[in-house]
Amino acid sequence: MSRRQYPFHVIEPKWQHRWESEQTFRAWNPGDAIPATHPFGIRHALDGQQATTGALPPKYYILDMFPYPSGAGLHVGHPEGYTATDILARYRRAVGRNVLHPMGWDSFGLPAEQYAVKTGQHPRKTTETNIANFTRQIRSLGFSYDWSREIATTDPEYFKWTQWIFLQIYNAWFNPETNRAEPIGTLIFPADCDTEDKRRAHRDSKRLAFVSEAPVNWCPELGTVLANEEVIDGKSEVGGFPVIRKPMRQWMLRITSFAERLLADLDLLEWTESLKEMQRNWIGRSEGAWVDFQVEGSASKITVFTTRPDTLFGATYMVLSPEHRLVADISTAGQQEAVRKYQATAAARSDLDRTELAKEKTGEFTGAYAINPVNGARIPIWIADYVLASYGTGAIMAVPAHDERDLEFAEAFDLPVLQVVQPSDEKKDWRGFCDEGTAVNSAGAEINLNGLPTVAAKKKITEWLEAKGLGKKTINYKLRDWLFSRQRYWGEPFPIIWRRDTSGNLFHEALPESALPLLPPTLEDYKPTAEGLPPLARAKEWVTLPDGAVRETNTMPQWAGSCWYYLRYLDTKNAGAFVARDAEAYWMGGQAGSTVTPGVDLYVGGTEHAVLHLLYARFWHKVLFDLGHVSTPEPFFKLVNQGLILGEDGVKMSKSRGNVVNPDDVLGEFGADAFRLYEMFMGPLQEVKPWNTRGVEGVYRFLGRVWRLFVDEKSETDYELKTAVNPDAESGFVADIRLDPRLRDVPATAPQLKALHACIRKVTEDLDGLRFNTAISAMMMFINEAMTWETRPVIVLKTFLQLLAPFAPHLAEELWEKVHGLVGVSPVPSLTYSAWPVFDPALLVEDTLEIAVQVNGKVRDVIRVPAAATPADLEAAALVAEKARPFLEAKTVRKIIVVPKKLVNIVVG
RNA sequence: GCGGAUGUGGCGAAAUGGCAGACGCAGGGGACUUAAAAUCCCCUGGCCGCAAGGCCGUGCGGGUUCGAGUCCCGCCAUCCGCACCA
Repeated sequence: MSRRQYPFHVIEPKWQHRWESEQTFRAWNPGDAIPATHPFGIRHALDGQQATTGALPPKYYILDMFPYPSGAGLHVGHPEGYTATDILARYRRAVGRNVLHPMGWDSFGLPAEQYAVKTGQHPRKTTETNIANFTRQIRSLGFSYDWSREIATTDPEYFKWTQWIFLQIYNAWFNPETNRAEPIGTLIFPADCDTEDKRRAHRDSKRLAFVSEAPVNWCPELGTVLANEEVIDGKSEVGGFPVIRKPMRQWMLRITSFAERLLADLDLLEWTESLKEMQRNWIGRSEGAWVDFQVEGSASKITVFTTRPDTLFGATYMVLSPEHRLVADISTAGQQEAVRKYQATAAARSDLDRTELAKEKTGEFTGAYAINPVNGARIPIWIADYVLASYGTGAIMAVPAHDERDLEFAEAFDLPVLQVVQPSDEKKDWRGFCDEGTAVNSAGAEINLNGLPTVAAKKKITEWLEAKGLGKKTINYKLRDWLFSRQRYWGEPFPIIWRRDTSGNLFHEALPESALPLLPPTLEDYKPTAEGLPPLARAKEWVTLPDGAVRETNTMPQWAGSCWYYLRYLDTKNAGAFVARDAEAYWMGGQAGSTVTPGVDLYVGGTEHAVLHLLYARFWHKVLFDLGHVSTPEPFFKLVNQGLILGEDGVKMSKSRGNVVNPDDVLGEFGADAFRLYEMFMGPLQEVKPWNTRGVEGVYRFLGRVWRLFVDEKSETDYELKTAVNPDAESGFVADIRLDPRLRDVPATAPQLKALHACIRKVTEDLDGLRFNTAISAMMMFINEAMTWETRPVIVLKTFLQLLAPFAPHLAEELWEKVHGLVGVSPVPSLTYSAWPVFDPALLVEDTLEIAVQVNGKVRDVIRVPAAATPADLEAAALVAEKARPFLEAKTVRKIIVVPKKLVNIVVG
């Protein structure tokens, strides 16, 4: 396709500059002085005034997941979500909302740091270069972001507040009584906390940010620990390097305390069911009981978690995870050696070995026995790595008859299998039956479950255990506390220092707010130290404070900055608070008694963040909510995941496959409007769909048709001749292109109005339902019809431009300007803030209708009837319908179904 | 294995239980042109038929209904999560 359909290369930069210089998309906060000339002010009668919360129109907060500015530049997947949100942002402005639509950069991250390790170039430099490139690319698409609110998580003025929020978390504890985070000052100390050191230790053990010595996922290649979520099949999510378990001192955030609320509050949200389900699975709630087993001949008790306390009589052995703290204590002298050996083997096995390859169960007998509390049975205690240290209590009671894994293990080591549940289906084998049934063989001296269905048996045994002090009903979660420290350079330093107490033990202390932002030191070398300390430890002068305290040298993970960026957008320039209260209340609050949505109205991004980012951000938000800093319990009210865009070959785009489409190339050839339109026309936003360059040409041709519907062919030919001679003055010549003489300021005919209003209706309804593809096809149909009109009334075409504007804003603006020039309206009213057209149902009413005539459900004819025809009229008309009649001959009419305005079905037999 | 989603022309797709395939791509034919590109017009699910028209057709098998792509039951396939979670 060689010839340009229309001069988008001149039009697009022109309007992008205009929007920028006029600050068209600036979103106004309560308290802002709105300039007299700003079209938002003019539309809402706020021009030249100071906006107040009450005077501003209802807010609409529409948010994109901000990108990590990688060196590779923008991918065609990025603009998919961005285009969708931009279209909706423009639509909502036209409808009359005060729209907040911001963009920023999730700019901390590993690639810039790895580049620094290799080249010595400061990550800030790399980051700035990449941001500049992303900015250029995103701006060239003509998105209506309020760029005055641009943020970068690497900006000290931003991460000052990331560190500040960390301190809020650090200075809070979770009160199980109130089920909320509370300031650490409300913590009540136990009586034995009689010294300052003891009180400090107690306090530090309760903080929402705490230090743990637990085994962590250490990735030697990356030189850092990773959160469980960042390890996939025993390899790092980033780079795919091996990960090993290693005990280290780490910062953790107590997200598990919020598990129940993170689960329950999903019900408040308009997210897709699949997304909610992913979060639910991740949180992994399961109801069950803790049961204590006494170790024979020892003071030790082993507590297990089970979801099937009703099978307690079937427990024929117990298993501890190899890392369980009691293993060494209870192992008998004869078994010590073997147990130690097994522990060493298990520790050396990666997570990958433990899961995928672990078809065969392994384990070792400790030599010890436990007493089953229900019947006093003596059962052996084993260790095995099929029991995970990190789930439940790290120990299980094994009921091989009714648990697949226990059965495998019992068969491998020849342990007894005892039936205690009878399947209701008699033919079913009870061995390995894990579903609900009826309790059997479950009677002891004090308790008898026999004959009870599983649910009742669970209830009875749990109550009995609780009464005897042997167990407790409980809820367990798969979710673990969040490992929050990384051994990296390019992240937020912790605002924490370490000192020694009177007995020489290290303890941590928060820096005062006045010390924020705490900047990372300048380094020559960004590698971890030879001893495996984080890179920050290299900066000796930075680490050691004059009074002898030392700084924390870990940094925060990349998730930290993205946990709250949507709040900073509300008030980016605020130097005194992370967000001002009135700004937060206006943009996030669901104002009482109104229909305004609480939180972000619509959040669009990829599924890759379905669990981690969204769970972490919800967690931070809840802490901030509990502490009174934000006004809603949830941050993102409605959330949509855009589907992946595949390469032309139908597989995921990747450099190695060579099927990556670069947005810059598409823009150069077809322009931003065509690119935007194509991304929306491909199919439903949420679906996975392949790229097709021919498809871009299709929507590009459509935009060409729109252009030719308006402009005079001859003046465009003149324009092309002039630019061929003098290309430097091209942009000036665009103004000389005249409109088609068929465009006239005359009243519209009825069919013209009907075409227009059908289009208004379809586009409006589809925008409300995020059905961009069908909205575009409605506009195509309108244009196809309008091309046939001898006279093109300005009023009709002008209204059409308003519908087109959210999708193809540059072209719409250019034609809007020309059309107003034609009818002599000056100054040209702002297209962005012109009121969205409203369709008139009266104009869509038909005089006659096409009615399908069915015989036995098959369409045999289509008849035209007056719209006012009654069901009886329809029936009569259908019975004489010419093409249907042969199918009625020699048959008895048994029944006639009339669907008004649609069809008549004659049932014969 | 568990959970979620999706299966419609050659392709991307569209259809409040009511004329399946709108719109676009690709393909075919025509107009314009010295010619090509661009543009404009027409055709285009499969099979049978000169035609009129008929039959079949929304992954597969059942069911509900006057009527099912759509609702119900049971399968199959693909994609995406999670996965020894007791």
